[in-house]
Amino acid sequence: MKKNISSQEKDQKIQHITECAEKIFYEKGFEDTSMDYIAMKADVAKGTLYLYFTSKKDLYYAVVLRGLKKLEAMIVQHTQKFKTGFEKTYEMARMYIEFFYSHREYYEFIVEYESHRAKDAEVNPFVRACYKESGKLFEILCAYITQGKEDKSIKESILPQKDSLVFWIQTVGLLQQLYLKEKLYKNMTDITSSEIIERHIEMIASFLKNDSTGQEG
Amino acid sequence: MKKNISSQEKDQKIQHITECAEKIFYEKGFEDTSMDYIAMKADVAKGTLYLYFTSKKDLYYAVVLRGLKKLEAMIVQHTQKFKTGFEKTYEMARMYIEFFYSHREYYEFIVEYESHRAKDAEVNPFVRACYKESGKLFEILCAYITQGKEDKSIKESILPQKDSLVFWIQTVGLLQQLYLKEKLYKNMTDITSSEIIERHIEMIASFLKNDSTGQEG
Amino acid sequence: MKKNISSQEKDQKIQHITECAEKIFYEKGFEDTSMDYIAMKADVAKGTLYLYFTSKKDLYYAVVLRGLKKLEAMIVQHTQKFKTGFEKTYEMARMYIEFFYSHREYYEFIVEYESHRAKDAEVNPFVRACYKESGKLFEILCAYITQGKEDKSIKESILPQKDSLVFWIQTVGLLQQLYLKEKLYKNMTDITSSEIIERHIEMIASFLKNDSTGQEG
Amino acid sequence: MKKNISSQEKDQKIQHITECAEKIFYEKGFEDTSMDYIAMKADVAKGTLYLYFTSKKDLYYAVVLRGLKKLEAMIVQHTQKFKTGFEKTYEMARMYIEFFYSHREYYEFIVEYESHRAKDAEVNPFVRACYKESGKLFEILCAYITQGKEDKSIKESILPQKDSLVFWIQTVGLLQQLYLKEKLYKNMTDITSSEIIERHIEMIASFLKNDSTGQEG
DNA sequence: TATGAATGAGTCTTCATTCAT
DNA sequence: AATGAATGAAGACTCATTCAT
Repeated sequence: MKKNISSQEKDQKIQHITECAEKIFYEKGFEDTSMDYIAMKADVAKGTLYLYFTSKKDLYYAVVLRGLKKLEAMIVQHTQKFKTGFEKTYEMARMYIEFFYSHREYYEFIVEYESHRAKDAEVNPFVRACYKESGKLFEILCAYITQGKEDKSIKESILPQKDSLVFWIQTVGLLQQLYLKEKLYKNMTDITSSEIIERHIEMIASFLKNDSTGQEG
Repeated sequence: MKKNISSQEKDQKIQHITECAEKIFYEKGFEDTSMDYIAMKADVAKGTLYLYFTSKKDLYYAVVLRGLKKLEAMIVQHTQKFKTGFEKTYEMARMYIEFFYSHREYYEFIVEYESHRAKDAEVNPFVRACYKESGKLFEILCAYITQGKEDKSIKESILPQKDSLVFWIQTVGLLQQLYLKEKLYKNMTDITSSEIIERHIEMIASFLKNDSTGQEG
Repeated sequence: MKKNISSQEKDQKIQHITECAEKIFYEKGFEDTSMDYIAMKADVAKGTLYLYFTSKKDLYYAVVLRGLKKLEAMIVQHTQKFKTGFEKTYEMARMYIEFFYSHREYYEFIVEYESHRAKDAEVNPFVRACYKESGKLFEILCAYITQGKEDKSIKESILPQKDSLVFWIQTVGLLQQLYLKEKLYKNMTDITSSEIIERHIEMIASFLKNDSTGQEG
Repeated sequence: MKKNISSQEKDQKIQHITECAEKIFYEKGFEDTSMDYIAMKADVAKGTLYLYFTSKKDLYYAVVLRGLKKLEAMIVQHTQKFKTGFEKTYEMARMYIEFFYSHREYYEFIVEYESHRAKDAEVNPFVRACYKESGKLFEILCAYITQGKEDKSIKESILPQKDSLVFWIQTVGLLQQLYLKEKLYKNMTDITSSEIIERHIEMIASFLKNDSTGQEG
């Protein structure tokens, strides 16, 4: 009868480390975070880190993946309360943004990890998982818009594939900007982040929404 | 009136170093660039670098600032060829995007330096100058939109301050996303960056453009 | 009389571990072999290794000892087929060399463990056993030469103690050299290891052999 | 007028570090020597080590090379005092052995560095230089034996290439054995290293020497 | 007996910064 | 003003050994 720490215990340990690492990476970014510090904060020896993660990058991507999964869960759960494609699309955007406010720490990763792109993408399983996760999110959005056209809540002229991608990128980019340059934008005007986001959503909604619903019927 | 290396000579030296550093930072990014290497490429001693820049970051921000200034020059020069506020606004967006394609190296900085934001912002004069430079650009956009409302090329309902900020951020964010996540987006669909940008500009234009020009007057 | 893992079972375990370790040490050398890897390959827990061996070095010397014992067995078995002291001596040399070709892995140890010499010699029982084992081998050689003088197959002028030691050391050294510096020697000339060994044996044989057997008496 | 520490000063520094490293490598061997310790003993910062040597191995091979060069110098200088090929050959062997006694520290390297062979051989300039240096030594020996055959001081039957290689390897191997296993051999008999060496040289000399000199003329 | 998770000292290496010249 | 040798703190990662179970 081996000692074999139960898979459960092991998962707890992994989660514990990931959580600690998350906070630190969030505060300091990848480069300015040392394995020593993570170990200290997680209250384990440095070697233990390497027991569960093969490298610093590995641990980092594990954290990113965790954020993406939480995001997906939130979105899926929330949007299923709504009916029309327009509503679902609209709520998904809201949700994504909501996530930005309530989990800024994940957003940090989602933003930053991209700079480690390319090279790692092919080899690291965590990176691959991250890409896959992002893909899922996009497919959901795309599906909602398609549905919206079918149920007439979204304009006929909208191109689901292309426009969902444009909205997606605009929104991600906008949030990233607000996140990164809060300070800069504060210096420019006295308009708040919330106002900017609202206006952004308004623009998208007005572009999507089918106002002539039922008229022709 | 002896050796007194003329202020001119000094400026030349600074410019020379900045140019060399720029190329290297572009290729390798901040973390992967060493002062040793910059010194070697600039053909000066490492100590000389510290004669003109107080730290590696200082030199980095000097490079960023240089990029921003070039960008501003390009935009100002180009937009003055156009008349209406709408055209100027539209061309400014085009110009910004054009810059993205023709000077990816500066864009790299504009994107990357943001990650060092905050902490340095208050203290480093170069960072302050960068912020100021960005502010200028925004003010130009804002002025164009205002002008557009006056000359009726832009809708009455547009809010110059707020909407220019939204467009600005959307555009910067979109480009940043395309830059950082090219690979990711390529995996998602087969729509090209150009197509995304075009659609983005279309959306903004359609939101801004006053189609009822003069009609009701 | 309960669990009492029989001494036999214990010995089997020790042997199993030693065998596994042997292969690995051979392939990778002492420094590049980790206890983790040995444990994995032996299919036991790392802790188990320390149950039977007090340290990595201990395990290493156990492996060396094993090699020496095999060598001794081979030599003893082979030489008893021959009669005269000269033949026995000659065959012992041949055997030692044969061992070198057919069990390079043991040779590796015999060579390498020497570098850890001295320090460990006094304390480690395995090291002591190794020394003792080597002593046995030498005594056998010495006895053969003595016998050779008695049976007139070996020259009268040979000094059994001293010359057996010289031959012994020459041969061990020669093989070690060939083993370590194959590459180097290959660069120097195009003479093969076999040729060198043959010539070496010829020299020794010519030095030992009594050609005037009984003739002049 | 640059500061440019004169090439001389630089060489002194390199020599100083090499000397310190030599002692330590000698005492502890490659693996058990740390760059930290070398730096401490050399009274420089660790970084300084890397200013002059690209890696630990590099420094190590630099030390080995130094030993080989000293050895060559000693041999060349000494043997030129002698006339016949036999004498030169004989004195070269003596000299090599003498070196063994007076510079045991170099011998350690000459012996040990072989274990790092192969892999580094192609890339590291120091390793290449070591190989080259060893080659020189062998060629000298070979030339002496050839000369000996010409001047009739060495037997006609000797094969310069092959036999010089055999002697060379025997001698190197013998010394290595004495060096490594002093302790072991001391346990076996009470014959001293000197006696063993003397007998070894006797054997070689008797094999080489042409006793029938001039007889037939 | 056997396990294997945990440890943490120790390794090589890098590089921004300083300072004597 | 310019140099570049010297520094040493900091980094990621390894692995023999221990010990609670």
